[in-house]
Amino acid sequence: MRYSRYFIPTLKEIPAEAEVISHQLMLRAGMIRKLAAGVYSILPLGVRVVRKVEAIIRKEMDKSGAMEVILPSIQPAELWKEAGRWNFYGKELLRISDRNDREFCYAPTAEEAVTDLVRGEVRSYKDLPINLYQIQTKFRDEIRPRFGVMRAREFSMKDAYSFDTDQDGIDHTYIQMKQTYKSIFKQCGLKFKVVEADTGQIGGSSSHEFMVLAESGEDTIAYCDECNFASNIEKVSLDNCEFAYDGNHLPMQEIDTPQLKTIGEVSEFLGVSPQKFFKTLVYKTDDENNKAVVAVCRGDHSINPVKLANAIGVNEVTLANEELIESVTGAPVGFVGPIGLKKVSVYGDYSIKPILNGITGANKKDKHMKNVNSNRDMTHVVWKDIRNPVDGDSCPAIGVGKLSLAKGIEVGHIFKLGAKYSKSMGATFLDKNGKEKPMLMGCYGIGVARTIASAIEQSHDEKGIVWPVSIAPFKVIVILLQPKEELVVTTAEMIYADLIKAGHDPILDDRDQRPGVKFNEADLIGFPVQVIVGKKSVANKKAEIKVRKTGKIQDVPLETITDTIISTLDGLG
RNA sequence: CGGGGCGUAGCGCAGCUUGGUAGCGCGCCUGCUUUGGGAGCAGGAUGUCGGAGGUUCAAAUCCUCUCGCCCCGACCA
Repeated sequence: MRYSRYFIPTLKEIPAEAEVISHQLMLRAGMIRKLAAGVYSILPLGVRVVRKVEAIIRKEMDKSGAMEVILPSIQPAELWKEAGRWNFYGKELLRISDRNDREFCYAPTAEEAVTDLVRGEVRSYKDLPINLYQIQTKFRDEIRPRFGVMRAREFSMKDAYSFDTDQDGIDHTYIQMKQTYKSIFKQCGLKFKVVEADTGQIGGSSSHEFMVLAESGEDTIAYCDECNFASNIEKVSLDNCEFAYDGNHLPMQEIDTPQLKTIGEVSEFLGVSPQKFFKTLVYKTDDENNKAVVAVCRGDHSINPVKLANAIGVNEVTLANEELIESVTGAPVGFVGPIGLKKVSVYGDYSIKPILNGITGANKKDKHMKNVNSNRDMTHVVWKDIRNPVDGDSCPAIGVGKLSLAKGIEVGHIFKLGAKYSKSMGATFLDKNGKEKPMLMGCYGIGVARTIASAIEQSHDEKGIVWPVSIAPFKVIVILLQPKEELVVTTAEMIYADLIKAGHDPILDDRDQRPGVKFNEADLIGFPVQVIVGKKSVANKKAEIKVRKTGKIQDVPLETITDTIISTLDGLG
């Protein structure tokens, strides 16, 4: 490919809309452009990276025995109603109607479509197991798209759906997919962790997320420094604790805390550390009455809403507004405490049990309570594990290590669905004994663009992207420095042609541009290997090979240049 | 949806408070010079000032409505 005829609109300045580094660099390197909120065009350079990631995915999926299909991206409402998700999915599901006012949606995922396909064609255990995947555009009308392609509304996802006859079968498929995913992300050059995850809205019994570690990640994961335990924070079970029976339980006492609403303020005012506080929050649940609940954790901890929802047995909880807080506790925000709350259920995190003579809101304006003891004063509390883990919590796996927290980008997610969809949609088969059974399903997703963005998040420097070789748009750029010097031109053309002959796919920067422009753009786009052909080195029958990642440049005689380029590439993996 | 902010040339921004000629940098076009890390000089093109109403002799600027976008929260590949 000749740069002069390739479409790469680079930007020198950072577009104002881009917050995270991958978004900035993808815009600047001319890979993507925005069409609407969360909707992006992918330009030629971006497409090349997409194709490389897709090729890795296809190779590994095919190797696992999965088969590629293409399911419709526009799907009829009836199918979604049958599975019970038409109403459940809410506003995230983009609904459209055709000219006859028939309802359709732009599919955010394809469990319904694939289950419909399989139930129509598969009748016997002899036809199972089967694993079907596609790489298809999805649409989720996200509440807040952000971070460029990292959380777009329209996005390409590889989604796979497996159908097995029994538990052993699905367990096996699940493990195989986990291995396949590890292999895919490894080949994409990513540093990632496989973590246990909540099954959330999709449902099912078991679930793992593939998290690329990156500061800009929207998820927090906890991992152990001693064993290989790693988990989404909402899935980390934390130890129960003992009440503080020892020690002198002082009489509970109301104290004045005028205008002091936050734990920080009260803590400073009283000279007592936040660890001695009972932090009390009011949540609204999504059950039919929108019933309110109260959750209590330690002052220096935070409540995890997913854990809380699971503990209560509802789908989700949201923080209550001031009105609801006042109606439940009789006090304004900032003075809420668990003592004396009769009308609502109060859930207490285990970690507050040992607090001796602690402090909490008095449910009266400008008042707090001191000398509060959970075993004496909170007999109405239901004890649960509802807080977020913090650095240094003990690992729940074997119990020796300590947990650390890290930010991650979820690039893949696998679920054991079981019979959830096959039951509701009648995807059954006849087993060896002629008995009808629901197929056991699993589903497995990979965000393609998100994988690319996370590679950039993980691998860049102040000059630009540093592509992992496996997914670089071009592995090699031949930079022709003086397009008017004949010897330079013929040399660069020769290297370029030799690389093609050797089965490579280089790009030749033959533009009439100043060297600085070429160097800077090559670094911005991040070609792993740059071959610099300039008149100074050509005069000595040499050219330079620069490795983007290290910045190291070596002078190489022209007679061995192609071999050296290839071995340099091999050395980079 | 709640809270905050922004829409002025392709991109980044100034101008708006206090109404009166639409500006700067980058990019783009032409010419000359330059040519190993985003060149210099000279010349040039480009704007329904997001849109619609209103106030006014006069609106980018003031008022009302509206659309779009970004950031913070709940969701997810």
